[in-house]
Order: sequence, then structure tokens, then C-alpha cells
Amino acid sequence: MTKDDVADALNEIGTLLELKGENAFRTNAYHNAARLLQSLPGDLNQMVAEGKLEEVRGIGDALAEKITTLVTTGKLPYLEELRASVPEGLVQMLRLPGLGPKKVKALHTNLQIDTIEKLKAACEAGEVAKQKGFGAKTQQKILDGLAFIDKVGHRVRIDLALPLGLALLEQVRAFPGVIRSELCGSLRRRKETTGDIDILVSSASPQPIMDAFVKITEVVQVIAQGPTKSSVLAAMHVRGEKATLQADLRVVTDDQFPFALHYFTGSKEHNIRMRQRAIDRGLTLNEYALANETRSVPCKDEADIFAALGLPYIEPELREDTGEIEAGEQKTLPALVKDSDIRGVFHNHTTASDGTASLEQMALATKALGLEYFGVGDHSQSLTIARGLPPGAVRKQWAEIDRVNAKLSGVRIIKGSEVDILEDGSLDYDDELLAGFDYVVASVHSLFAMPEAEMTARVCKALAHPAVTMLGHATGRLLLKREGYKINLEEVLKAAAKHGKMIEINAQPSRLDLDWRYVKRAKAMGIPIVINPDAHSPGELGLYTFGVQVARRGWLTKDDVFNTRSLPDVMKELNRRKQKTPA
DNA sequence: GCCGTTTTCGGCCCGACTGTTTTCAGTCG
Repeated sequence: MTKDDVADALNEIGTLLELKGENAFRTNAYHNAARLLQSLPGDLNQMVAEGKLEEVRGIGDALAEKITTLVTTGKLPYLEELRASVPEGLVQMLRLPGLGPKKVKALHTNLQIDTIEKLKAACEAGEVAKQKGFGAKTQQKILDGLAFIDKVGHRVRIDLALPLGLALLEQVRAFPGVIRSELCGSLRRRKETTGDIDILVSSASPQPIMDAFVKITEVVQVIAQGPTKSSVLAAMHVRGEKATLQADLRVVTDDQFPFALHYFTGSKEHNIRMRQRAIDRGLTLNEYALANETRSVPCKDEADIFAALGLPYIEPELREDTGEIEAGEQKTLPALVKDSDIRGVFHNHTTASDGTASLEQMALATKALGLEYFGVGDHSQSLTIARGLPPGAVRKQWAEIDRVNAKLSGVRIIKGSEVDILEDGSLDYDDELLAGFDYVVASVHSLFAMPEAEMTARVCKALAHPAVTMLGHATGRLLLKREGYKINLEEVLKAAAKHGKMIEINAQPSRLDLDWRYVKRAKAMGIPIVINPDAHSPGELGLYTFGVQVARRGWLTKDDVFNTRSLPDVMKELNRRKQKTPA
């Protein structure tokens, strides 16, 4: 058993104990131990063998014994007994916003609800609202949550899906007889979430490839296995989280490969347009060929297919039928921004607020990524939960930045802050303090339930403030978990354009906010975009690449993205903006 | 569950918000 498997088991115990109404300190000890294990360096088997587990702060006798049993036998009777005593449906109910262990337990005890289906029926019958501690609003919130899950289905965030897809692809590529192979589908188009992994292979002998595919270590279940297509369920741990997805493998001949690659990359809407173009030229386009009864157009790659239909190559990220065909015809397709264009990052956190690494550690990690500048953006004073900085701490940090900047070479720390937008749209620091920052990210972190008009006015007012440089995570959404707050983004973009403000693409894979559709809109309005990792640890700095993917889906070129500029350029522009700020 | 210069029991876990209440339990970050 790996560290991650053991951590999964411990987390499961913690959750099941919560549902049984156990003491929160006890359940937390399990979750805590799971987290400890995942960040533990070295080999777990070896630690167990050497009896070193108890030395870890947070793991005592009881946890050490359970971990030892899991590692040595691969199972744990205690966990199995727990599972048998708690219906599986209760664990699923926990995923609904507004439902925690206490409420789930109450629903189970009082209404015998132990499945999502029974929960839905009870809400629709109005039974839940009658329960003590529940009410009409809670009941509606559950129904909204159920509808949301229904809509989202079993999709997985790209930061989890892509590593799993690439791990499978890498192994498939090593199979004997594989000529070409690629990821297709929404993963290749770098959509923010993925429903399944599509892998395409060209080969003259499909059968051995099918046989080998279902035996890959990440495969947990074989759903179907035919001569040229197989479907499996694959799972992998990525940075402590488990990704499980259906993965389909298709094998075609190498002549068919470009057509199949285009077809399975989609999107469906893009494909429809392309097939129509083929028909207009007296041809049919499908996953095997571009042809009619009398002739077949040979294509060695996708570019040949586009060329045969009178178009330049269209990048997968653009294939959504949102104007890419027309732009191709007019030769106005953008040269999309690339990872290597990024020269620095803004909006990051250090131990001064809720980050895990010091200013200097973060700056060094930025340099190690080959970047030139690290914009610090710790939280402002109102966000006490994230240890937001009071003014005194801000001034202390500025002195620290000057000290570290004097010491380091090859990377520069830029003074910034992620300042809360307060309820009335004012900022969380006074103007004098704000004027001392090189840049300010303004973000909403409170009162998410505000009516749309109020929230829009609140954010637009903040954007009018001279000290604000850019807007942080524009909607506050958490992908597959929580919809963003209600806000009129069109109005927000107008305000940003009017006041000359930038908007960030928050590159945290759970956010990817501003959404790519609005990124495209922002570009059309001339609003500069900044790709920010919102890193809370050195390891998160590299997440900016997920923001680059959003930028590409939003048609952005290098020139559209502020942090593709060099350090001198960036400082010049930030200073120019500050000159406009009345002190 | 873990932990101990407060050491074998009692504290650990903070604060805002929501929806339910009429003073607060539960959820969430």
C-alpha cells in the first residue's frame, strides 16, 4: 500500500466516525494523520519496519498500529467494520453544501434517509423542512445542491485528469506496435474539467495493445474490451487527491490517425462545422477519412485536413465553434500565448498570511521556475481567518521585501496585496497605505450571497478605486463544488475597461476564474489579463500553466497577458499607474 | 485520536455566517 492509499483509508475512517457522531477532536486526528503521511518524506514501508511511525508528531500508538496493519496486510478490519455500520449514501450526502455530519446523521436517524434518492424525495415532499434544526431554506439548499451535482456529473478537474491521462498515454506509447498516439477529447482541448479520457493510437496490430492496456497499473476496472476499443476505469493520486475517470482507448490504422485525432478531439460543435465544410466541397469528413465515392484526400496530419478544407491549422483549445472557423478563413487566428512566455507571477501568499513558505523561499522557488519576478499578495486585515495583515504587519513586510531583494539576484519581489473588497465596495486599507504598494489585487472574500445587482455595484466601485491594479478571482467559483457568487460580469468588464484595470485569470485549478468565455470578451474590450497562480506554497507557483491554458482557450496572445512582460517593463507600467494615483 | 516546562487529564478548534432559533448549533474556509 502506498502512502496515498493509507491516507485515503485514514480519511475514510475520520469521515465515517464523524457520521457516527464521534468527538470532533478524535475524527480530526485521523484527517490530520492522513495529511501528515502525504507530506512525509521517505518510504512508508521502511518507516513501519523500523518502528519510526510514533516519532511523527500527531501519530500516537493507536494510529501507528492501524497504519502498520494497513501497510503490512493491505487491509484494516476496523475500517471494514466501520464501513459495514454506515450506509454509503451518507458519505455521498456529505458532499452537498450545507450538509455536514450532524445534519446527515439527524436525517438518517429521524427519517431513515440513507441514499441520495431518498433525500431528494424527502425534500420534494417537504419532510426535511419539518425537522428540528432544518427549515425551508436548508431544504431548498439541498435540492439546489442535488441539481448541481446532477448537472456536473462525474467530471474531474484538469489538474487531476491531465496527469492521469498523461500517465496512461506514456505507458501506451511504450507498447510494441504503437506508431502514433495522443490524448483527445476535452483533455486535449484543455477544458477546465474532464468527463473521460480519450486515448487514440495508430497501429497495424491492435489486439496486443488492447490486451496490454487493460493491465496498466492505474486501471482499477475493465468496463469493455473489444478488438479496437477498450474502456476502463482508471485511478491515480495527484498531489494528495484521487482522480478516477473512465478512459477509452481506440486503435486505428496510421492512415486514419489524423482523421480520428481530429474527430475525437472535437468539440462536437466544431466537428459539425468542419463536416459541413467538407460537404460544401463535395466530400465527407468522418473519423476515418476525408473522401467521396471517387477520391480520398490523403492527410498526414491534422494540418493537412484543415488545409484541404481551406483553413490554417486551428489549435485544439480553440475548437469550440466560437468563431475559430471564421477567423481561420480571414487569417486572423491568434498566435496563442505559451507557458514559456510567462516571465513572472502576481498574487501569491507567504507565511505572513495563509501561505506555507517565507517570502524568501517563495522568491527562490519562483527563480527556480525560470521566472523573473514574484509578486507577493498576502491577505488584508479583514480576512482574519487567513491571518490578513494589519497595517503594521504590511509595513514590516515591506522592510522584509527590501532586505530580501537586496540579498537575492535573478529574481525580484514586487510589493503587493490581495485587498478585500468590503461590503460597500470600499477597500480594506486606507488610501495612504494602499499608495505604498506596487500593485493591488482586489478580491471578494465575504458575503457571497449578496444579490447580483449589489455584488456588481460592489465590485465595480472597487474597480473605480485608483489604487486597484487588478481584480482577483472574478466570481469566487470553485469548480465542481460551488458556483460563483451572482455577478454581472459584463458590467464588471465594462468597469475594468473604463478605469483601465487588469483582470486576473486565477490559475488555481479549482478556480480558473475568470472563465475562458469571459477572457475572450475581456480581450475584445482591450482589458489586460494577468495570469496568477494564487500560490500558497512553492509547489503551487507552477500552477500558472493552468491559467495559460485558460488564456489560450480565451484566444489570448502573448501581448494580451501582462505578466509576459519583462521585469523592467512591468515595473515601468506599475509605476506609471501609480503616478495616476492621488497620494 | 494526540499531547505534555500546564505531563496521564483536560485541552486541542479560530471566527464568520447561516438558518434556525429566541440564544445557538452547525457548516465552512
